Amino acid sequence: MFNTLPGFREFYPQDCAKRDYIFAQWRKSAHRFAFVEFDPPVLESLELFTEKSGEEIKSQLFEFIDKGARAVSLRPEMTPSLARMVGAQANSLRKPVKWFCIGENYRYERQQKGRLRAFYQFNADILGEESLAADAEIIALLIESLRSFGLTENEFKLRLGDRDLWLLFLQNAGIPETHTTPALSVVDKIERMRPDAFFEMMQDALKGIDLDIPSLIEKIKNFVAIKTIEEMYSVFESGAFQEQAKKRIEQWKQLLNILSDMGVGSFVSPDLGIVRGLAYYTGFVFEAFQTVGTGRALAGGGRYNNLVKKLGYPDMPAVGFGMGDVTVSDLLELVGKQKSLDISPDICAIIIDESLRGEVVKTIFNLRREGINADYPFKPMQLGKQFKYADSLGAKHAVIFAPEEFSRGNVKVKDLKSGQESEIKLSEIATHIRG
RNA sequence: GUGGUAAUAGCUCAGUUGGUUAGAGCAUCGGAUUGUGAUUCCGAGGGUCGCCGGUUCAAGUCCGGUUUACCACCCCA
Repeated sequence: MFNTLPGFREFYPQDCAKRDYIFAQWRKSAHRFAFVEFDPPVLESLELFTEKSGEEIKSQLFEFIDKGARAVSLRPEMTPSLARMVGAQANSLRKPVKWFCIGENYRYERQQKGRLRAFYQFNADILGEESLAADAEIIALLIESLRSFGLTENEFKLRLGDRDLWLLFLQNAGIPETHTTPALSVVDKIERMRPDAFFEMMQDALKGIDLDIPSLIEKIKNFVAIKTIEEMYSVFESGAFQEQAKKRIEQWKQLLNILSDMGVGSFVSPDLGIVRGLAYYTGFVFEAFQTVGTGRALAGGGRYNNLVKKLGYPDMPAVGFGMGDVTVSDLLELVGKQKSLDISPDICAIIIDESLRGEVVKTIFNLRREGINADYPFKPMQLGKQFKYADSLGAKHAVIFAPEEFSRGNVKVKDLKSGQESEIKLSEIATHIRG
């Protein structure tokens, strides 16, 4: 006997129906926003991923040497492949590029609930557009796709942060550029660590700076806690970066205005505690959290204006997000909003007399060719059994083939939900069902 | 990669201080009802008790190892 490999999932039909419901909503939302779908290969050259994230990433990759002696890896994320595909045609693509992708990603990690070695992710990105309209469009798509599952402000929130403002703050405080990335990566972790660890780790990140570290850390702590535009202004009341900061905060106001015009403002809260751990983010960054249960992160993203160029392609501003299927599905289950894609047949035939079997098969196949989802029993069965079978399929109608009605060229069609039954012409089954 | 807990039928689980042939519900299949299901009743099949070894007259139960899952770290693109 064989088992699945650790962290890999297999989908029985019922699980598939749940998963495909999620995919269908994602796809629908993306199409509403006029994003087009792309799909890169599952297996890529190892270098594509180490180029973006460094050699250390290898320990978390499904990587190996293939039979042609190539160092390859299953994709842990979509962004490098996206950058390559867009980059390769950068000059001929209409801007802005609005692309999305739904695909399985692989990470060689010890799994936990909600974190497997194989997981699907919905990614959406806008490339070639610097304006705030692109940031707003991406944030709104993230929110609207969660809303399409019936989720509301009671169940999730989006926290909006800003690495640009952080950089101005850190520079204003006298922290040299070499120390900003380590400092931000400590800020990113603050909510995941024990309260007393922050001082220690930040001290470590700021090592070698000739400043009053304890008071600096105190200032950083206060900055992390900022949740309003007013507080942002008050931090930059003086200092060399005052003017730049003011400009940036004006952009905050604009972005929030656009989001409120889009009708998603109630989901968004400014929160400078959100910085995202990755060094390549360059501007607004955001994370969506469920506000029920464990408060887990559902999706995250932000602006990454330098990444495409870093990977060796033309300079292109970009903003995007990723959302996993496992966390979304767990949340839907938790709040009782999980659904399945409806794939149940429209009709199932009921054969009262076996002499009609040939006619039944003919009719069923005509209906299938007309776009009706139809099934029929393969062998003689008692009538009660046939109805049970039709019911267990979830068929919406039973089409009853009986000698008496059939001699008039008719069948009975029974609505299995209401129990209502009517006799109709053989040729009118499809129209009757489409109702 | 580190530590803790667990593993019994397809699924959810029971199984006493170690003691005859390991149980239930759901699901599946068959029948009661030869022109009507979702909501009836009866019956059947299905288990190397994760795997390997040890202790014992005797192991689902105790001990060691191993694999897998869950939880907490690490990490989180």
